[in-house]
Amino acid sequence: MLSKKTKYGLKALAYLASQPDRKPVQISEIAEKQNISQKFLESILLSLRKTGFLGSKKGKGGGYYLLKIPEEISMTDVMRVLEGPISMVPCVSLNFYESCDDCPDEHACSVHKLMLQVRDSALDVYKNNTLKDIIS
Amino acid sequence: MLSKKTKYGLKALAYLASQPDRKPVQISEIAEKQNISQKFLESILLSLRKTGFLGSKKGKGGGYYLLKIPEEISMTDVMRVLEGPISMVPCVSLNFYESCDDCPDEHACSVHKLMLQVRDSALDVYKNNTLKDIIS
DNA sequence: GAAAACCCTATTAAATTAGTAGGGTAATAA
DNA sequence: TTATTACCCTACTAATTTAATAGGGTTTTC
Repeated sequence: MLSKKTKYGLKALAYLASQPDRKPVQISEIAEKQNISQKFLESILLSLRKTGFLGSKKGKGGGYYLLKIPEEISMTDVMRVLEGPISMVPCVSLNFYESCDDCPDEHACSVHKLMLQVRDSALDVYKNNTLKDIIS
Repeated sequence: MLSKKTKYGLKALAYLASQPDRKPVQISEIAEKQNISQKFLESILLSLRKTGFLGSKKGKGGGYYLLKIPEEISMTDVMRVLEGPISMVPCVSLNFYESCDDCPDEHACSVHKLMLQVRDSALDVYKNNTLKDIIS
């Protein structure tokens, strides 16, 4: 399941991407328009800022804004930051690899074999989608 | 993340599929060979029996066995029974559909758009893999 | 008729999620 | 410079899910 954090983060990014200009947008506006708890959204936007997706401006007229243009923001990166591993099991993860302690031989494991394909197909989708692609 | 239930269920199915014959295999044997808690595995196998994947035989010489041949057991069906929805959000689920209460228009939703593709690509993988395909 | 093996219910510890509460700090415009 | 706006940060918590564990049946089959 996709966490609400990821869902809200994606929606916020999409909202920012569909702004006519690149002026800062207030948290309260995004929260209201996208039906997201403001405080929760605050923490999500903060993490998107710390990971280099968003910039922020304080004071009156401040808010959050995209640091890059939508077509340069890959879903792969966004998903990894918001949701974490793309793989469904750590033993097939590229960025969050961990071996299974119950599995003597990874390459003989049928779960491994299946999940490797699932990871690759998901990765394919994420790689082929930028923020631009998913806004209407 | 894949739940342990699904992981263990898949491993158990694969173990049964790689038996030389179709004789019942005891829970204790599967649990030991695959490093799974026996009691936990018991409940998993039970649900696989109730959903028509496995048959069981009681008494001495009893155990669990596949009801179909491995090449006729689709990963799509197995995943739906063990893990539940294949989609990462209910609003793109074929078998477990639910609308989002925060989303005024599903078709304008960027999360929806992305997750639809992810679902289709995962489904593609599951449809192209039977139990036979994932055993070595 | 006893052992083997499946079947069933209830409980629980740990982890994660999705927030809530509440306050602090910095920057901007007037 | 001062009031306001808006970001920033910490801590806590209720609810849910997961991954078992415990313990006791019941049914077959040899």
